[in-house]
Amino acid sequence: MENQITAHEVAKLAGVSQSSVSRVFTKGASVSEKTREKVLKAAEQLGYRPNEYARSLITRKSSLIGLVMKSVSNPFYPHAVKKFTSELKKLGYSVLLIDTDDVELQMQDIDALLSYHVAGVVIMDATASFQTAEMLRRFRIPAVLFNRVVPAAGLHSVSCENESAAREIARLLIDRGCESFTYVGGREGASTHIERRRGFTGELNDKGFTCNVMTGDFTHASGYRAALKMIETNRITDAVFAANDIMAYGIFDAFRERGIRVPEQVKLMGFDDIEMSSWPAYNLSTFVQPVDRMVTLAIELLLYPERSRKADGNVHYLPGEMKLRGTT
Amino acid sequence: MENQITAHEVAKLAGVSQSSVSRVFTKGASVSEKTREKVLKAAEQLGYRPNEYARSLITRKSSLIGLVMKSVSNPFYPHAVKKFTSELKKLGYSVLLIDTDDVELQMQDIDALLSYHVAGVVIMDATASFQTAEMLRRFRIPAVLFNRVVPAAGLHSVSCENESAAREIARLLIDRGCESFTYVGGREGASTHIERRRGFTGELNDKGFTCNVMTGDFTHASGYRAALKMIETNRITDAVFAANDIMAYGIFDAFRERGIRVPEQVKLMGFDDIEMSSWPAYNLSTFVQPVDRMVTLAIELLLYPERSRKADGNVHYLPGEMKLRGTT
DNA sequence: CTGAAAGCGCTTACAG
DNA sequence: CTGAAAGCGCTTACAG
Repeated sequence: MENQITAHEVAKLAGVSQSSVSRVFTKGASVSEKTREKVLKAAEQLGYRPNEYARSLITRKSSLIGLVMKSVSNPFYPHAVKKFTSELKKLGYSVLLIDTDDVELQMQDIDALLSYHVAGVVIMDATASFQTAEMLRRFRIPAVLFNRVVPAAGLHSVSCENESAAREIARLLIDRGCESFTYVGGREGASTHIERRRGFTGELNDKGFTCNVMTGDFTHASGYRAALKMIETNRITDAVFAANDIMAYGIFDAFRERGIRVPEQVKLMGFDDIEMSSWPAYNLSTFVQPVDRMVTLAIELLLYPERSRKADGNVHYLPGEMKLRGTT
Repeated sequence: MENQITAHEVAKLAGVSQSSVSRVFTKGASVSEKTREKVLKAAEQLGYRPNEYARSLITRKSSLIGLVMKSVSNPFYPHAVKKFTSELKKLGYSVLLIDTDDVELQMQDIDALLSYHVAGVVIMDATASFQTAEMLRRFRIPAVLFNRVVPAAGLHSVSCENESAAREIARLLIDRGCESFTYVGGREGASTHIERRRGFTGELNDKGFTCNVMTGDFTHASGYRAALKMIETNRITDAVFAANDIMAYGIFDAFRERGIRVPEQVKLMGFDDIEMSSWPAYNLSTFVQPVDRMVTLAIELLLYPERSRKADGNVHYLPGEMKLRGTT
């Protein structure tokens, strides 16, 4: 940073004022074609790039968006992050990544977001949501929740249509002739889990069926444990719906080990459609989250909130679709 | 950013000069205990945070580290990223994430790195390495390669001891009684692939064996295809070593579909030890990369290069260990 | 230890 | 369209 090329040096080489150099690099400013050419040539020659710190300081605008992630073990999130970074780049933003489990560092993470006065924050981590949301609001930094709903936060939030998706799944399993059902949920308090459970059990009840509800935490291990418990307590149902694909793999693995055949004895559905679900080891029937559209909408809500006043409340649900493979 | 609290306002409330406020927030500066208290109290009350843009501008030092990632489909990388972000946070740095496939955006990515004049860059993407490395050198931005070696780049680089690891794997398979061998490699040009192949085939040759070398690209699909080809061309060997875990899963899946039993008929080894390898569906024997130590060393090389002059050349190899599960 | 002042590299009214 | 100048919010010699 010591020997950085400044607009001044470009100006000197191009034989114009520093203001003119600046105008060439600020869109919307008017410069004559001749000046532009001279400046561009000099800039190219020197390898000039406007200093983003000076720019953000004077314009009082940040070109940084904070991405708060936590659960790296579910590929769903890294995949969404990739989509976020490339879409945001197209709009001229860079991404400040916040990605820690460490509770002690959480405060530091928020500090970073505030010190850079980021233009917006995408929160993909339910646990961070509440405290972080409070701070962001206090400092008037726009934020949006991704794949999470926290009603109290008063934030825009983008999710898949979890409830109707789960209803669709219930209907499919009924159509397949299933008569007894288990739902294996995710972490208590996670909105995705709550909505999926509500939809699944709701539809089953509407059709006159009951549902055995079990608790997991979105990990493979918790799915595995749930399945073992079904076996040990002799409550193996015709169908099992897991709140995400990863738990479904755990369930499948346990069944396979114990000789329970999927889909012949038990039909199994996951949720997310992450890459592995198409691998032959699982070949899992699941529900495809519309990740790309979720990302696009999240960005729109974050950066152009005025465009989206029409939504009822702040929660935006996007439709996905079932993807049936070998487990149903 | 319009209504940001500045040091001036804190100074006014605390009844001191703006310089004193600044001193309280710059470590190493001397302030009386009394002043510090007054300032801290006023700052707390107003929710003051030093503006990082102004700070970076005047100190000519960036607190940002660029993380260049590409392959999000291998969980190995997201996992390393998480470790990087938390370790860097402890040192007072934030992470600028660069994570795109889009070639058109690549130039923009580099621009971002340069505009923020980041304190350093970690490159985890082989294809970006060369062009990016050139630019970074030109602008004197320190960079380090992670899990990649690009000799020409003249950069520090941190990897697992791929070659000796592969030799160890060869010896294990020989000990298990295998007499014919296949290596399924990764993308041509990837140093990890090259080193692992060299070690594996080298050790086999030393012991009087040959090795069938096949080509993949680190994806599940390429492993799957390779295995099918082995079957179709009738070249099923006693042992198969895949350059990463994900390809090993693909190989396993193809074998399983075609009724070839692992490990009875074929012994299978992967590399990385990502989370899924411990799941029952694969229960894969593999080689554990020392990710945490690799990250720590990469950061040290990036930020304190003077401490590490002793290394021969710029390439740093760290030892890992075999993890034997059900496929050997 | 403390305050007044210079200056980091930009953008943007303001005159011309 | 263009240049001189002010100012964004800081840090840091420089005096005192």
